Amino acid sequence: MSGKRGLVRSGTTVDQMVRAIADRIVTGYLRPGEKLDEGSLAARFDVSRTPVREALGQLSAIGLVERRPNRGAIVAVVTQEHLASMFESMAELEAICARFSAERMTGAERRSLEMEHQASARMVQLGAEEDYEYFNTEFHSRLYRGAHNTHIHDLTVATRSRLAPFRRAQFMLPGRLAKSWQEHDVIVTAIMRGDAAAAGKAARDHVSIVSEASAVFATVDPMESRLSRSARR
Amino acid sequence: MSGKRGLVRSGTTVDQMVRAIADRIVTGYLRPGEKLDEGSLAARFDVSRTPVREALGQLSAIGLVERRPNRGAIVAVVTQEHLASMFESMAELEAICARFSAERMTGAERRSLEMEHQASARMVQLGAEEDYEYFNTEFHSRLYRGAHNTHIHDLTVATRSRLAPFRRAQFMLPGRLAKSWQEHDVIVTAIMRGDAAAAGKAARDHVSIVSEASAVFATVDPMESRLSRSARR
DNA sequence: CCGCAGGCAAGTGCATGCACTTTTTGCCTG
DNA sequence: CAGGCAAAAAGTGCATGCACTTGCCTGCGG
Repeated sequence: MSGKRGLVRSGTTVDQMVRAIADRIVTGYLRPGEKLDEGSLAARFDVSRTPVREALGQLSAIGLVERRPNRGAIVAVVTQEHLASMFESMAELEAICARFSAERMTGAERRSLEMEHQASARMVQLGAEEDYEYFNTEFHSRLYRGAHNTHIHDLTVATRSRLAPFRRAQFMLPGRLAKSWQEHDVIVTAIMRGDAAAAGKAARDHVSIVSEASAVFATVDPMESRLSRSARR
Repeated sequence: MSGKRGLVRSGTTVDQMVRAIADRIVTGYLRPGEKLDEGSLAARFDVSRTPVREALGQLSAIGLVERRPNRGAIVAVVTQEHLASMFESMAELEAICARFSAERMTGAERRSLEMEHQASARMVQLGAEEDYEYFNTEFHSRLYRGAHNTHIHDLTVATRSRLAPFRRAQFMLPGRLAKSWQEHDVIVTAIMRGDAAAAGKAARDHVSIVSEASAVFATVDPMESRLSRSARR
């Protein structure tokens, strides 16, 4: 494309590309195995192939896409086995965060965790799945931050985002909302009384249950999600 | 540069660059804060700036280098705090691997772990630090693999390599070799009798000790010698 | 002497071009 | 009509070029 690129030159075209593509993968808009054509992406975002290539390189470095030399890039395909390993890791990572949170959260952190958690009960009553999902994300983020360990935080967030496409539909299962809240409650209670072991165990169990809830979709999801999502509603 | 690039066109110039640069960082040949000039690197490896840029992008994606838009890249500087968080994470990750190993290692894996461990006793007697360090790496890799969880394996290996520059001198401390062996022994024993909790604890303790042993070097190593020489005075 | 505006060199960011590799197409043969 | 194969098309990999940005340097005013 000739001439200026629309608007402000933010200086980080590549970063924008990384985020844009990652977002599409994480939200399931781009599906595992889907081909990522440099030329098309470049055209789609109105940039040259160079930043697209760099973005794909970075995404492949963090495992979101797979690159076959001379044969293009595809959205990373996760095998059933690898998916299971990620869920299991997630359970362990969350357990660590919860343990550390129980030991290290500041007074302010504890208070706001508890407050938000109590507030979320309302969403459960109303069956506000969308709102609860948003809260849920925030709740877990609080645990990750509360661990006061940036590296664990980063690993956990990264793992979580890789799992995002497979967790999407978890709250669709009947009664899952209320169950999730109760599980959170166990975690919060343990943290509030500084019981690291209990908090860790509760967090691990919580994720394990999500994992099982998601397993159903996992087998179907990769290929279907887009269709069913846009079809529904 | 004109003409062919000397050798075989392996099809993955960027990958080679990533490995080459990562290796220099991990081995400490390039030091934290050091500037990574695209032009110089390109000249040094006799390629154009494009693959160098891609490599730097990927390295920044995995956290080994830091990129400031329009201001070049530097080898990632790890703060004392972040370093501590990585060591702590490492301890937790190793604990997980050890726990899982205790539960899941196959008979063959257990046998060869034990055998190699026993063989390493000889290196301790001889004070063969270099050999022992090599064995040590292999020993830990066995634990990571023995966990039979690819994601945890990857996280652990990645974290380990980021810590590599700060662990270098650990076996220089007097008596560290023998102590390391004894700690390994506790881990191996726990694994052999399938005691996951004990294996986890032993592994965590082991890493914690390494962490303390390394802390001494960590404080001095990163910024000082090379940079300060040219900066001040 | 300090400060600082403006210009200059170095270096980054992206577009484009060309060589090469893989995939597809269309024709020919058995 | 399937199989094979060569040539075209499509797509990737890297080099090069140019527009910018940054940081330094210089020289002028305070």
